[in-house]
Amino acid sequence: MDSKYNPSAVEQRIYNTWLKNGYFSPDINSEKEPFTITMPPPNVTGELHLGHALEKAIEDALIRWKRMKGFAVLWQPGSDHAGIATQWAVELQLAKKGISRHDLGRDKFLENVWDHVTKYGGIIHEQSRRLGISADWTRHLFTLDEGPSLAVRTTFVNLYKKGLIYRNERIINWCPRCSTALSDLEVNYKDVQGKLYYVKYFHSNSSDYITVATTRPETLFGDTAVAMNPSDERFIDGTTLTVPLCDREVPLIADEGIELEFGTGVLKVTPAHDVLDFDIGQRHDLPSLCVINNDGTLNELCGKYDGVDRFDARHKISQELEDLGYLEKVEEYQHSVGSCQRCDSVLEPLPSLQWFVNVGSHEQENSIAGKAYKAVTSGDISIVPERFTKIYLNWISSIRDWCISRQLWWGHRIPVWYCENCEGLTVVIDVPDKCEHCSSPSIFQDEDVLDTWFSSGLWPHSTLGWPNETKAYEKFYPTSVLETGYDILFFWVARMIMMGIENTGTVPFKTVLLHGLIRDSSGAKMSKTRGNTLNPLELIDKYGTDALRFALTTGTAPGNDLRISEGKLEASRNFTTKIWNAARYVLNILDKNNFAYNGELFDSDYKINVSNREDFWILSKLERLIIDTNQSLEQFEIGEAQQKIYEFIWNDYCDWYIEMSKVRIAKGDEDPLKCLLYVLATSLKLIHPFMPYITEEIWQAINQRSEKDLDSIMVTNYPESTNVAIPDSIEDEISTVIQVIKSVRNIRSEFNINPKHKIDAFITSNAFNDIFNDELDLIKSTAAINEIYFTNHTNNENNVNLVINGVNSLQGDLVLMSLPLSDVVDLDQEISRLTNDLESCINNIKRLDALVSNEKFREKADPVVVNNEIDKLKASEIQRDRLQEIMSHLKRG
RNA sequence: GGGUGGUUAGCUCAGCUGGUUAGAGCGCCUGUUUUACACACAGGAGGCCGGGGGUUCGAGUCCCUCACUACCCA
Repeated sequence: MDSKYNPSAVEQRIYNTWLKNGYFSPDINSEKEPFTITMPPPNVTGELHLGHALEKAIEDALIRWKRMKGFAVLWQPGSDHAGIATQWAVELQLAKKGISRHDLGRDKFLENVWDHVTKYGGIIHEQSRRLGISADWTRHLFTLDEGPSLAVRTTFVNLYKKGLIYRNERIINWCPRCSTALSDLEVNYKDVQGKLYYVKYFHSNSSDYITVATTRPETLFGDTAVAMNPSDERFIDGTTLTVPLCDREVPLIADEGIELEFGTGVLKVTPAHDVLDFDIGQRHDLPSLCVINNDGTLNELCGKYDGVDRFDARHKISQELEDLGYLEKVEEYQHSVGSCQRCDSVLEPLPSLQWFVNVGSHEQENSIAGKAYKAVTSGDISIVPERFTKIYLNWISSIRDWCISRQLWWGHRIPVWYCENCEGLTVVIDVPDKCEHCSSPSIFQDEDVLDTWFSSGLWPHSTLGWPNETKAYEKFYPTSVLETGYDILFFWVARMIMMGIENTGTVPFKTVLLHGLIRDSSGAKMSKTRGNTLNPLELIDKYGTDALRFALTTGTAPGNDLRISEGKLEASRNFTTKIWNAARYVLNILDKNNFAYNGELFDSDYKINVSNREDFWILSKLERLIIDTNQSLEQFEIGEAQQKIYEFIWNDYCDWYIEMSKVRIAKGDEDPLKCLLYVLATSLKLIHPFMPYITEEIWQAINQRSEKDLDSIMVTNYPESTNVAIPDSIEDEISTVIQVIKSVRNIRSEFNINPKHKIDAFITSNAFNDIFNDELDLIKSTAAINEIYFTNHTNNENNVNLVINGVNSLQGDLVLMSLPLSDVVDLDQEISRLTNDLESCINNIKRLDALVSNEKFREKADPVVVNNEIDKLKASEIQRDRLQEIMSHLKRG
């Protein structure tokens, strides 16, 4: 093995081997239980960012774990056409040449988009491969591919025939820049500092007036009423008022929706330009006058303001109102304004003819929303972390019909044909040649395309072949886990649940696993405009893929945001180096001893046979690690699983077991060799789902030495509890030995003893003497001790004396230790040191005594806890007695 | 306005159903080139677990309340 692990030299080679061997594709015909994850399809022309890296690291960990556990695993990748984003990117390019999409026409423009997609498409997936992820690339699909497109058309036609898709005029969110309708979700609301204009509306037949407060005076040309709350004392039924600047007479009406406290308590009603006003208009049968064009300018109903931009017009109209004495006052006013998520333009609520999905209400059992609601409340789908369940249910219960038409060209064109000769609509899956109703050949297709999320909503079943009955669909649907960021819970996850159930009758997945957002080291969101983004590919070059993946997913809890810093990446890189060096040492020492690599050592059901306490100890720790890791992973606690493996490998295996084995090997004992290798191999398997490359590279180094071909680590079995019989007392025994070693090291450091200078030690302990005798060489070598004598020497005034309270003091027998350090210690100093020890011991006794002598504690607490505390008290009391005894000897001496 | 998180060591965060004297990484201090590893080893310092109240034998953990902070929805 090379002396340094060089990720860039091995990653590509390993990935190609995996690909070549087809390890990423499941056997559809196998009897194995399926495990499926649908990969969130990234924007086809996007680039890989850390959010993707996080998502893929989590999913690949689950995928590799389940694959090693023997499931038929499918990780289904794909790409999304990303309607607005992609179209806009191409429009921007064209705009640089001074061309608009309308100049080109639909067909020519779409050619341009396809060129763009062919050129830049799929970059993310190319980049993703560097993350080492084991998705089944042979099944990759694009939302505009034939299969998914058929699923989209089929769904539209089915829903239309069921009466769940309809076309209607409604107030929608219109983006004047993008020239399209947006769904409620594509709107960002921001608090902006605006103005509240107080405008006088005079009575038609008198000089009295009512003052109306409005943030948008430019819409007054579209006013068709003035409204008050019915309980308002100023309300007189039958009053008519004159709209300033346009001499229109409108009625004063009473409506419950008007807030008495807001502004003047009087609202001008503009049904065509406000959602609330639209509702009032419906209730009172008011006419709706649209006074703003799609490009955000005022129209011919606004007289001399015809063609003026809405914001210019606001300024000019308020000026004119003031000049003519209609403006009472203007106040500063902070309010929330909707803007386009994509281009940030202020949106214009406009009445428009659009297609909607009738999702119904969550209270209706058979509505789309109702079924999506029940899927989660019934537990068919569970959301991790659980708190998002409430957020999901809240959203579903306030959902409104979903506007699915977009005035774009890039996307799935709505499968509706209008007839020039009759009113009938032809809604069919395949392109028709005549009207379904009058058979006229003069038909034309709806100009619009569907919301991108409409097709992504079908993704878990459309990628598996639906509406066709395929083997893949049969085997892998419903999928197992849907893993994604919590920011698209509504956009995407909720829609998949709704559409999945509607189309297939079953939930699309059983578990929704949500991860958080990645922030920079100061907690700010990463964004290109902020310039604080980290490029995953550069990080891979610098630290290696495994380190990046580990840094992103360790020590984090599901759904929590996480900060990423160079420090964290360095720590992870250091861990990969640690693993590498440990493996290098182990293989090297095995080579030196001509160790015969026996193939069965790596079998999943291999039962290792050991007899030494130290070997038992590391196997016992390993056994617990295996159980804990699997348990954490079952609960999707992958951060916790990794943390435990990290601690085991670094602290237990490297810091202690390898060091222990060196002592024995130096004596010619070959027993630890097998155990070193077994624990290394098992640890590699345990951490492989998180660090796929380095584990494979080391595995292949083992494979070279093995008589049997071990294949790839990714197709080995994930470690399970082995049931090797390990004596119960082992961990306590070694813990006590470790404590003795640590105590000596502590004293050596405290008294600045040169590391090379070996000292003697006196140790006594009835219960542990045999154990110390067994571990004599270990203690001597790791604590730099020359000779150990099993006699009590604690009454020697030239010594440093210790009373060590071992982990398991059931026998009440503590370890007495005495280190002859006459050069550096004097009697007064030793007495004061022991006094400190005694003091903390006595404090501990006080605390324990209070607890144990509490009757209620003895009655109510778990007996195991009570006994534990009693034992600790006893041990501390003996420790106190011994310390006092030593001190009295020293003082007398 | 409604909702959901967060507030634990100097920094970034774990801490699952309440039960040792609250943990990790980084940083800091001291020592060490001990033949796997200085991206390391050994030792150490550092915390009224945001404030207040409550439940309990026992609270970082459960309940109430306040403060600050982030996000989501309207």
